[in-house]
Amino acid sequence: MPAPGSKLKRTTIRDVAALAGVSIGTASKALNGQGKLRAETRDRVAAAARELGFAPNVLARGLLAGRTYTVGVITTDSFGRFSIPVMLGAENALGAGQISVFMCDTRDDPEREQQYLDMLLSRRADGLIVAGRRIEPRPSIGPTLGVPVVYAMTQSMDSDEPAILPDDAGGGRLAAEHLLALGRRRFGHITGPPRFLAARMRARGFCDAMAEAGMPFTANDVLYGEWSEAWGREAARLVMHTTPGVDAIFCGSDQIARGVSDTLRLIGCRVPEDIALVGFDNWSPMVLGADPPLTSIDMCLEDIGRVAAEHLLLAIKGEPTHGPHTVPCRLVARGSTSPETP
Amino acid sequence: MPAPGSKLKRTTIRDVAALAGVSIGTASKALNGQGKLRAETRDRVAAAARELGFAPNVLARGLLAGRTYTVGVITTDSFGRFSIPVMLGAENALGAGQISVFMCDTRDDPEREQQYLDMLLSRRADGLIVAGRRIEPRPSIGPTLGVPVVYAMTQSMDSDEPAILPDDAGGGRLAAEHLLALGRRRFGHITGPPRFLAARMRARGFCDAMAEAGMPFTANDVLYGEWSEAWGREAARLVMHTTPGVDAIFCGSDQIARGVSDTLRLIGCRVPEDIALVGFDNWSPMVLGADPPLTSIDMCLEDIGRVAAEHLLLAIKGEPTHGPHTVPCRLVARGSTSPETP
DNA sequence: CCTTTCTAGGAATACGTTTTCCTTCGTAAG
DNA sequence: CTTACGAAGGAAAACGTATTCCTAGAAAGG
Repeated sequence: MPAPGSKLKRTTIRDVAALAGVSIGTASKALNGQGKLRAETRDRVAAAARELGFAPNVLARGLLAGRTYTVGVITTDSFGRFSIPVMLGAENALGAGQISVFMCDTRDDPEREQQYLDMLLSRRADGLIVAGRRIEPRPSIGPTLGVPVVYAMTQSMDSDEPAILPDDAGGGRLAAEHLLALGRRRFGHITGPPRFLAARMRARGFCDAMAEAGMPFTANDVLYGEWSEAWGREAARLVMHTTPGVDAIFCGSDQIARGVSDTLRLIGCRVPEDIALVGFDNWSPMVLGADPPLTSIDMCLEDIGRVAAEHLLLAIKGEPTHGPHTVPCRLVARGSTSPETP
Repeated sequence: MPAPGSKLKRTTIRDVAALAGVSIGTASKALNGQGKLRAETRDRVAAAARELGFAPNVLARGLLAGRTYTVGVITTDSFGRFSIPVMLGAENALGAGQISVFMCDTRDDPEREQQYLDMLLSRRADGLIVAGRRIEPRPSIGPTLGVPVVYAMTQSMDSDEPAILPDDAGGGRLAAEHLLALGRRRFGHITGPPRFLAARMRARGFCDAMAEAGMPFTANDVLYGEWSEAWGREAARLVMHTTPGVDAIFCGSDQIARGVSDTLRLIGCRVPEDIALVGFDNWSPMVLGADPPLTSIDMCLEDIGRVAAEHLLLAIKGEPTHGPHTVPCRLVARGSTSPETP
């Protein structure tokens, strides 16, 4: 145990070379499997490295290679519910390639964003993932940055930059098809504010599937409101009033679905027997806490992060991709649509 | 815009020096305010740096200085609800000192943990914060690591290592004092499994405050169960049955409180008029989604992160701290205890 | 005019690697 | 016996910066 405050010297390749009785160049070759060396020499160096607990200094290596095996993940929403899984998916995919991730939380402050950008440039990050909580296009982060950038769960106003997005329309379609397959015939759709692209896309997918099935549900029947439980509680009463005989409700978020579920129980409506309920986000504490648990659409955020990482790795390799790219959603069935499933 | 795949050369201090017509050493001194230079020379160098958009290579600097201005935050719970705010608090405090943070998510896998440890050592991180979701002591991460470590929201079995923890007992006490100040007289406490230290501490703080106020609520009256809404729904009926006239319930988590709130509404009990309700965690989507919104105890997780960062900075400076250190909780009053507050 | 002192800035070294080029030695071919 | 060649490993350069030491010139004092 080193004394507190001591500048302890870590073991370098020089120590390893000395112990193995070879030059540093040879030691380097032995450890990296390069050059022409006798097997016995390689083993001797490897043994020395193990004995000393040698870990190569990544800074020195990066300085020479012009790469740091480091990327920044920059998010505008304090690593909230949406960017966390995206980030973890990315980190996982990058970690497999020995790439480490710098956390940057801008708190939606352009000044902080600029600061992080300078930092990442100073640290010579190999690339950059910009994560968001809304899929609306945002200002490009720095067109002439000189570093590859991939957007995830958001996109740049410069539509040529690569962006990985959830397939919101496909998600709405999945919900529709699931409810139709259950034999439901009178539908409601309660969702968030219409200014959100995601809300509009989900509604469009849902309506398209309805039209294809010959059901009389159109864009005019969509109830836009807030992303809150309170709105769900309120809108449920609205739907019951305007759509007699309704037997299925698709909600634009799990929180809305929770509110709807609450109201239905209060007015004595059974879920799923009388009304089947589908949420969106598959947000564990929400869907599992509900009674019955909610069937929900999962955007597979980790996949979005993983795909973003893959695109970034390609760009770093010099084969950049362009424009938006969607990742499919997945429906997770639970008690709110089928009594058997828990 | 560089051609795709081009190994673009960033501007170095050499370029700046050339443009300013000075040597590299002089340029360095000018930019860092060192050495003896004419003011005119400093200005000329600064102008050149600005013109070229020069950002010093932190790797090179770190290689020389033996410090990287980098720390790792390692968490066992996939940056869940608890470690995220801790991490953000730490990142904020560290970022002010120009220190960047590597994200490491071990997924509770010792092998992954070891891998991250090797990585951080290779990258010569200046220090390490270990964050958890339970305050139970965990195995020390590497006693002879040679790098300062601070635990946050968890602690090491080696009780000498510095750990920053929430004051769970104090939180329980806050809840009790709040309910007593409201004039409530018959109490219930519903919480998670007794194997959780946090559950026991919160209960202890609550009971202690009750005893001091001369109320007949003892450790035997605590209802231990699960950390789930379902348990809250179930336990609420239990309390109503075993404790006639109960007018206040303190819950060990917001999720439990949500369940309790649900049941009370179903059986026609008004919150807060008939029963005042206090949760724990102050988890926004839970407390704000409830009807009425929940009064809750906030562990101030960001403060925990900030304090952990401060301790780590001290340790890096060579003045390590020792043992556990608690951060006080805060009560946030809402509609579930006082009708006026929204 | 000569010597000392101070100032401004240049040259060189170090940090820890990787890689390129070079040297040495042994062996086989002519 | 001489030449060519392959194998094994050493020496040195390079990456970008900070710092220490040194030098050239100017100013000041005798």
